[in-house]
Amino acid sequence: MPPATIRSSPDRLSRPQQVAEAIKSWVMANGWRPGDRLPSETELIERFGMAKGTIREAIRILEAQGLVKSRTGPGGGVFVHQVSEERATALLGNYFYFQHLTIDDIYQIRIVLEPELAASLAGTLSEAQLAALEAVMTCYAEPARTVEEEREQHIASLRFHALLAEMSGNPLLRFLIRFTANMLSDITVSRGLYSLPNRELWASGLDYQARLLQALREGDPVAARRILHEHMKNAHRLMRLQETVLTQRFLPEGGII
Amino acid sequence: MPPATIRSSPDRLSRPQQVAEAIKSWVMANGWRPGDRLPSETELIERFGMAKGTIREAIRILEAQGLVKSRTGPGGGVFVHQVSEERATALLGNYFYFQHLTIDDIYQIRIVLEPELAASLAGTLSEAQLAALEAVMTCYAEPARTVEEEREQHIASLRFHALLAEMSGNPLLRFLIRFTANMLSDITVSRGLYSLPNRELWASGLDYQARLLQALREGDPVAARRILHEHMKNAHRLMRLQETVLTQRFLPEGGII
DNA sequence: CCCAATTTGTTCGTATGTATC
DNA sequence: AGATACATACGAACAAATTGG
Repeated sequence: MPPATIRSSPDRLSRPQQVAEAIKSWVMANGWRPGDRLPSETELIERFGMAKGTIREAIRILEAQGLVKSRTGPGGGVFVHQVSEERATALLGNYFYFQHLTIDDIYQIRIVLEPELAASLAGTLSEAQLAALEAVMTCYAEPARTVEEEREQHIASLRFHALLAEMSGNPLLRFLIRFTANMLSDITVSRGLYSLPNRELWASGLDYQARLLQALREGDPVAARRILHEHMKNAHRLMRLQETVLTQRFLPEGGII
Repeated sequence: MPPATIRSSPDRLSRPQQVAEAIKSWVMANGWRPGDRLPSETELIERFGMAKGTIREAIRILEAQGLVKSRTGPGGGVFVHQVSEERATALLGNYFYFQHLTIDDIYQIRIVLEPELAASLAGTLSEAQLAALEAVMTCYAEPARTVEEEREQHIASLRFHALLAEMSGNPLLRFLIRFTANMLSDITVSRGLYSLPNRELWASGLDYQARLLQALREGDPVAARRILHEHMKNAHRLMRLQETVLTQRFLPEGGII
């Protein structure tokens, strides 16, 4: 039951935007799932009575939102697509590009989310999952000797948190943990913060994660929460220290990205 | 320094997508701010050596992400635009449309974020801000007698939280609080949960918010955090109760949106 | 391997709408 | 009101990609 017509001009949406909205609500109303094929361009042209260019722009709008993907050739067409986490992260990142996020802002969130994640996972992980976490930890069993190693360890420690998040049954928590870690990574990389070898951060991080694993294995949510809370507070403190040192040395003024 | 050419075809991005990416990184590299004007369509056509349609699709992609807005007429053109919170909310909402978010998932986040917000605001609010919060509270000073009133109070109580979030200096916290409240609202509305008059939710909510205001005024972050934590736990409990009742009565199966 | 069919992708020319002066 | 400058929309043709014979 495709809509034959479109509201002419109640608001200030351009026609492609109207078409995109129409298609979107049409898909949602029919409960179409990822993989389902939308009508072909030609069909849409007939259905909406609009030019090819207009329809194509509408498709592009939906594609930019990550809601559809299109393929050429026979059996091709436009298909409903599940918005990927990467796409969602990028789109939300655009929003914060214009907001002046600070290290403090991000840690205020991490400092409550990460412990909550740890607590909710305590006692629920399989031995395979715990082993996977331990495997990541081996990446920074030794202190970094070069800037390159420091960088790799930084990435690995972020992967530890990402992996932990992956094990949560809560999609919202999963996304937020990974998103905040990503934002933090973007900021630190853009400011070159990770390039300062920080032995204390390495040592404390390793210790905290080892104790966390034990608490997770023993199924002690209270301990898991406390450990990750301390870990976050400490990481925050050390990063602020680095930030201060760095801004005092190099940067004329604070400024994100 | 506009890019004269574009990478021919390293990955599988369509040309409009490539152009959109090129324009985006070009804007970011030059540090252009909202309000700045991009080159006109004709200029972009010359610059990239592509047809009008291709350029237009690229602009649509950026527009869908909320990064630009275009106006017709003299002095018109395509302008850098700050991604609005509404747009960001909608785009992120698309992601969770495909994830099966439950009431529990959302409350697991709210139950840690809202208390954190309250604690960080304690003692920092002006008398005018406190008065604004009290003003919203008057909307549900009396128990609802009709379904319509129940609905209005539900909205008002969400506005209380949104207003509180607005007062935070942390853009990330602000967004997340409002986003989670929004998602919760979407789910409850789509399931008709708010339509069950719930006198206990009303009474406890009013009491909690009054005590919260007092703690905020007195600058007691510990009390503010504890109060909102209890409030969230209680709201969660009551909503789960409603959900159970409702699904047992009406719904054949669980299913979001 | 090539050829044909199908579907999206791209181009160009032209015309229309809209806001400013 | 008219001229100008800009985005917006249309239509027809052609190009590229993919699939199957």
